[in-house]
Amino acid sequence: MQKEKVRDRIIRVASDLFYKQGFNSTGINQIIAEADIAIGSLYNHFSSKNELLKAYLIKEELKWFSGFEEHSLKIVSSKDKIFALIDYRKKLQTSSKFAGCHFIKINAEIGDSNPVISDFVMQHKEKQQAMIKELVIQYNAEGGSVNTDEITANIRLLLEGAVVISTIHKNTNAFDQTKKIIQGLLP
Amino acid sequence: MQKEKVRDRIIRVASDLFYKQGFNSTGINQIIAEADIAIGSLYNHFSSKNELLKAYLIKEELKWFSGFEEHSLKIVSSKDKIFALIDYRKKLQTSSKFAGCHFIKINAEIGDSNPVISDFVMQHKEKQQAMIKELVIQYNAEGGSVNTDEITANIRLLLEGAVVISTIHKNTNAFDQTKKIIQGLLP
DNA sequence: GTCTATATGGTGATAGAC
DNA sequence: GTCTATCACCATATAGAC
Repeated sequence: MQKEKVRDRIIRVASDLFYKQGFNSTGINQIIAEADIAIGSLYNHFSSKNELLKAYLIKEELKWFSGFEEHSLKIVSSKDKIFALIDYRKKLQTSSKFAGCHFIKINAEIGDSNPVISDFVMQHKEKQQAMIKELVIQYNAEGGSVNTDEITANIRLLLEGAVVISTIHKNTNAFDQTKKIIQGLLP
Repeated sequence: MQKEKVRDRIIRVASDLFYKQGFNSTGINQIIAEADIAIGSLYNHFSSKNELLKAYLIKEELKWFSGFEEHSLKIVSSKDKIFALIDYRKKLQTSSKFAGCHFIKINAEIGDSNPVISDFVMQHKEKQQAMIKELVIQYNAEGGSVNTDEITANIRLLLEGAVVISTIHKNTNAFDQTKKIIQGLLP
């Protein structure tokens, strides 16, 4: 096994802290302590804490999409893939002890103080929407007959609602409920 | 007009900053500067920044419920009241320039570091749910025949999803979409 | 009750030796 | 590229005069 590079270790440690404690509550000192490096090394790899935040979000986005790809590898029908997406987000919630969506979290934390990051979050959610749209298009190609844009938007709406509610109540009821509703939307 | 009490001014200024900038990004110094008081006065009224946070959330909860009451005063039918609730949250979003839900925001910011606040948020959302349930019960009493708990949960799910999505994308599309779906749920 | 002054520790970031 | 030492600043909170 290859040794983990310093840069990767920094991102890994920082990501974990940003997600669990929040970005503003995580200090540079804590990151270098847990990554077991000197502060000079950190600033050699990242010019500011904000650059580290960007690296964190880029990595989480990659993880999100590759994670879903892996999760839905063996599934062929588009309808099953849509349900796999609900299961995927449910799994992300349980495995993180209901810590919530990385992107919604950072968006809530920065408010309107960091437009570059807000834009990144918006674009990330648009990528998710585009992915869902692909699935709905495939669903229609396989014999379904739903309004693509409308059903795409509805699935997104329900999914985001389920993630937020499950984060607050620390249970998965909202996902099961979402499945039921989407069952009704995809005849 | 009576003069605003110092305590009220502190809460008003802090609330605005907590909501717009985030709790962790708002310092005591900024609060006392904008409230135009000395730091000693602040700590005479609130023993810690966390007490100030509690006062903020309690005030926002009161405002939320009284705001909806006022918004839906003249409406009689339960179905119209449910749609008024969607409009109410849409209005809150537009008037705050899509700053999001106070309670989801603070929950995202504190993570699992402050269970008292997390609990408050959970209880607040349960109060909202109870209010929606009353409306659905009334809907059935007025001739509807829907599963009370299921429809209540669905309305909540859609509403929270709409708020989150509208916060990220800074538009109200998700609310109009939510209305359409709820139209279908309430025959 | 409100004020000023201060305590104590942490923040992000930089300089320069090795 | 990694290290130590240090910067200037800001955080929350307290003490005590008025």
